[in-house]
Amino acid sequence: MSHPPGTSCVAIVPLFAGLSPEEQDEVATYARPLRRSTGETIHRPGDDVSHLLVVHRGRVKVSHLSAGGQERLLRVLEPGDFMGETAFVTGERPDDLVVALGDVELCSFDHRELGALVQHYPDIALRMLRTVTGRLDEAERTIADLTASDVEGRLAGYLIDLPTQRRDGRVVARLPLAKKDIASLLGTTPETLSRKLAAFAEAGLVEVQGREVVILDPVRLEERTRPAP
Amino acid sequence: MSHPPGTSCVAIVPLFAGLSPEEQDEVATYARPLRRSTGETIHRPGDDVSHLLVVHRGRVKVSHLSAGGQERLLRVLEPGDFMGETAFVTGERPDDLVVALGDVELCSFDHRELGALVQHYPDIALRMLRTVTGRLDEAERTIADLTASDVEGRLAGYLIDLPTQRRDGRVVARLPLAKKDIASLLGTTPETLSRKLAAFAEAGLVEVQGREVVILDPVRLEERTRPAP
DNA sequence: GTCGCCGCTTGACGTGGGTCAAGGCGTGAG
DNA sequence: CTCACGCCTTGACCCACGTCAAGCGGCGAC
Repeated sequence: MSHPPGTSCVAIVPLFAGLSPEEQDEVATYARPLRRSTGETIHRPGDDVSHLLVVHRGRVKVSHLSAGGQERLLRVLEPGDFMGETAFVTGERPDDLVVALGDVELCSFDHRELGALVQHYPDIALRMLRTVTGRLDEAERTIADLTASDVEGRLAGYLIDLPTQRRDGRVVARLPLAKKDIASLLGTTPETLSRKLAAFAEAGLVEVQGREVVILDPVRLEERTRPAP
Repeated sequence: MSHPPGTSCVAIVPLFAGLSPEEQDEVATYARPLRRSTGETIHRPGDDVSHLLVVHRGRVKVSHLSAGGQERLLRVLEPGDFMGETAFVTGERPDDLVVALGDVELCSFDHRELGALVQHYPDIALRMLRTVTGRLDEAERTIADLTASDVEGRLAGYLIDLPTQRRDGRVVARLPLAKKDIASLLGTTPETLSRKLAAFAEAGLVEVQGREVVILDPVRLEERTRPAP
């Protein structure tokens, strides 16, 4: 009742996409807004969680802290994505670090209330299952990649999968993250990433200027994806 | 009606544990048995799948084939575990290789029929969500481990997590897989695994004889889990 | 404005572990 | 029984990449 129609988290979230507008309104009743600004941490390992968080505006990054204290970026959540499902579904405490990438608005759902909602609208569980399954597949591909390809291969794949746009007849992609974060995502270090990008540029595959990457030779880039036969 | 009571897949499977015995009987109606013997492949990348498979007896290994054609072991399924949920939930084709580790019995559920079941008993979806979420967490921990720890660290962790039993006052674990498979699971090669095990033995941490591993020094083994500070 | 911090790059170096190759051992087939 | 094949181990080699260190440019704080 207090949420302006159309701007609530609920409307845009795939999780609730199966519900009728009236049902969505009901769900919206349970949503509590949450706001964080650039660099603020939203969740820190060990915090116990009693809420499922849905990203409404902005992006957040989810990393895993390993025993050594170093950070490994796992994934970036965009509007419509959720997190904290582990705590909701099993009782487990997730040991992830979640940080706002920019100014962010989130919606928070209390576990108890969400539980009731799921009971009432089983479709929510199915949609949750769908996205978690997708994440699992992606994670398992990452695992395979980490042992099968070298850094060049993974970087090549990453660049190819980036959304691009044409400008003056050139195909240009914009890096969605700081290079150090991309390094972490690819399981390497900023130093190595820097070198590999330089090597690609040297070889005439790409052209890098800040966060803009011009894809010069998609074919040879694609070739680097697979190991030499 | 044709399944001997108590021996059907359905009874032992967590997926259906929330149902009443009568409901389980109904579910059992849809199950089709499937039998494979040692080394036979149950699913090969690219096969399209219209069934969810539940392991009833024996074990199967699930690997991911990378572009280079090499095999990376992802997980081992034991009785009660299921696979093929990706195809069921999203329409995607899983590119996994599934091979019987010994003689295996499986139960197969057609997607269409299973879909109807899930509609009728939403609890099934919730349980599926629960196990997929667990797998995701595990996969993400593996990802973090692959970049944070070295092979020794991962091996140490693997050995520690192994179920053990006491014999003559010694703590002994039995490797549940061929060493080459363990190597794949840990993201390394049989050669390196062999060397690392030898190194642990050398250091007096373990004693290896075939598939039996005597854990001599759990404390120092545990220490190797974390990187040197 | 100036300072300091942070992200990025480049260089030099050391090494973990992958690869190739060879030999031993156990097991199942014939 | 013998053979052959697959698993495991050990040795030698070498290269990709992580680490340490230094220098640079941009940006926000003050």
